[in-house]
Amino acid sequence: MKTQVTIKHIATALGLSPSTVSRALKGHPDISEHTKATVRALAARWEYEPNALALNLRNQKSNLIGVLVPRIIHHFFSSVMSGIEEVAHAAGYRLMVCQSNEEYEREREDLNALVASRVAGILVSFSRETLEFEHFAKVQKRGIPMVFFDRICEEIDTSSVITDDFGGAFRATAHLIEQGCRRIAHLAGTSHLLISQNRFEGYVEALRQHGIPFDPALVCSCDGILQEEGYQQTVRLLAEKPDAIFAYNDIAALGAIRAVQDCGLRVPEDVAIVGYCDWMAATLTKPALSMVMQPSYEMGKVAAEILIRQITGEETALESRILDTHLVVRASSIKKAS
Amino acid sequence: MKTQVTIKHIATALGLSPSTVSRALKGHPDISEHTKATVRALAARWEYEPNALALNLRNQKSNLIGVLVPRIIHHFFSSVMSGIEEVAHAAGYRLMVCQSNEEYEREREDLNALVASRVAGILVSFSRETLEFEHFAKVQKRGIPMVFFDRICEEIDTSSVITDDFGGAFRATAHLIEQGCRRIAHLAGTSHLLISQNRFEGYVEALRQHGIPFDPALVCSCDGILQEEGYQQTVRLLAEKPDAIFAYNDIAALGAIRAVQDCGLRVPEDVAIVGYCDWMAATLTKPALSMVMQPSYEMGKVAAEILIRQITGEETALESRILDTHLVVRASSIKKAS
DNA sequence: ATGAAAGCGCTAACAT
DNA sequence: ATGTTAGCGCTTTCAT
Repeated sequence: MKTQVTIKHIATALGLSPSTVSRALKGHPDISEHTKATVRALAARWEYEPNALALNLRNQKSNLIGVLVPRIIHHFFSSVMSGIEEVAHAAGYRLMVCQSNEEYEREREDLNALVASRVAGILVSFSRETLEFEHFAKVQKRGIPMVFFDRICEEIDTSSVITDDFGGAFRATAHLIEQGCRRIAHLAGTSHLLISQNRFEGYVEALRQHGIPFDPALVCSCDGILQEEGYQQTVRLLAEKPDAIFAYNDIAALGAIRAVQDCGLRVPEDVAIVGYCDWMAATLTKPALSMVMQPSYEMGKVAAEILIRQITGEETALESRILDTHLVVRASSIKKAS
Repeated sequence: MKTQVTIKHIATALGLSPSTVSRALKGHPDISEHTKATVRALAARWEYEPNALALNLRNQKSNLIGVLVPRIIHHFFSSVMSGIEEVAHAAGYRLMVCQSNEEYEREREDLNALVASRVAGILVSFSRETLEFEHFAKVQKRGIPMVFFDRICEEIDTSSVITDDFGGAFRATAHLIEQGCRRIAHLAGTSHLLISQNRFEGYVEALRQHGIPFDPALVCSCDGILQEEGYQQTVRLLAEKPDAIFAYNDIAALGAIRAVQDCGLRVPEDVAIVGYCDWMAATLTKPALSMVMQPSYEMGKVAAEILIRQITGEETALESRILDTHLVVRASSIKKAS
């Protein structure tokens, strides 16, 4: 890297002091128009670019917002990030992005890196492996604003944005019941994640309200993140003769469709399926996948808005938002004309 | 944000000088074991976290790698980013991520922000609107290592990573010809992007080598990024009675499948389809989508490796890599048993 | 084995 | 209207 042009260089070249140059550059009223013009001209010619490092050091904070997600590659998280970037950009912040890879150790490491970089605030969706939240508590104690999204926990009190998991799961299940399904299986997520629990509970509650007994044999846990796992678990579940499957996320649902069809059964005639996602691809499967629509991009925007409000001090109390989900009914779950 | 613990605080508390604390913290051999232990103990207790801002300012560079993509939300780009993060993380770098939103102005803005943050290097896939590359040339003149991926251009000489677009398109088209198709349509991309051009040329060359006349009426440009556009264009193309469609990307291909089927035609019997992507969802469509497999995650890794080699000075010459693509044949393009 | 001093680039009191 | 000074947190010569 070549030597960068600094304010000092400009000052020396123009026979001015660094402070005058600094002021001229930002249009301070005290500086004469003539000086301003000269300084700006040279700055432009030399392609002077302010050093954010120095600026941030001086201001004791950076213009970076830290984003910590399990996996960038997951469509859900990249959608959220997209929403975050949109809002952050508009507010003059940039993103420092880390992925934990669903690993606890890496998450701690990444969190430290964000703190070391003195990010202005942090947006978090923690890893599947994370069972204790001391590292987050420490960040909070430092006074760094932090907002959890999607994956939240009860162990630590933070601002958060989630979707209405219970409600979404409830409506999905109720819908399947209305379609005449009685043996509704559930592909559940990692049990220690609150989102999985809430979705599971929404499922159970819908069964209860409709007087359908809950059968543990119809619930399978898909800890993983591979479609293959949803596929395998579905194959297993089919032994229990379900007439419907409610999957806790997109990947699992897609595995389920394939599995059902590969086993020679029809979707939705033999097994109706509803997923939980926000995915254009859901319209591409045959049959098209019914799903609880998760507003991921929206989630990113809301999370970033809350964070920025806390960074600017505009809001000091913790904020928790629950975004509405709605059920999108497509061919995969329609057994009767409504 | 509360006051952060600094080396100075620790020094004062321990009756030492800042330099001694600094050295103790990093295990300098001159420092006595006893002092090291004391310093480290207090640092740990006070949760001292080095200030990357100060460090970077001193070292004249940050540990950030800038990533500039058109849209984070696109699966292709988030896959690439995932690969980048993997390699960058292992080398001790973090990501500063910007999305241009396919806008030229925003790209310039973002590029400036990256320069201002003194990122150690930049990975770029430029926006669809970008027709001149002066802003990139300037960054290069500053001596900031830069690697272009996927979308490269001829106007400026940089390191780059692309896939073998010509070859991929050639093989896809040849495959369709081998399946007996003769009226092969092409959903092309924005014509000023080199990737689109190369894919188009691979398509044309395959036709030529097989003695099939090129028919301009069978080529449509999908400038956009919406499936809807691929859908609409396909509907139009169907008037020309094609027996196959080669789509320049995933989104367009998916739109094409839907369009063909909605028009009452069968895939692949009436119209065979091959896409260009790296997408798990391609296995979910009915029929499953044949495609030229683009190694996106791999692309991110390779691009990051090249960049880091240039950052560390291990390699000074520009490097250009062309990654192999291979054709994955699935049901959407099989007309005869092979 | 430890300390003092200077400087990375920038800005905001506080002069003048 | 402009300059001087000091300091953000850290490291690194150069002392001692």
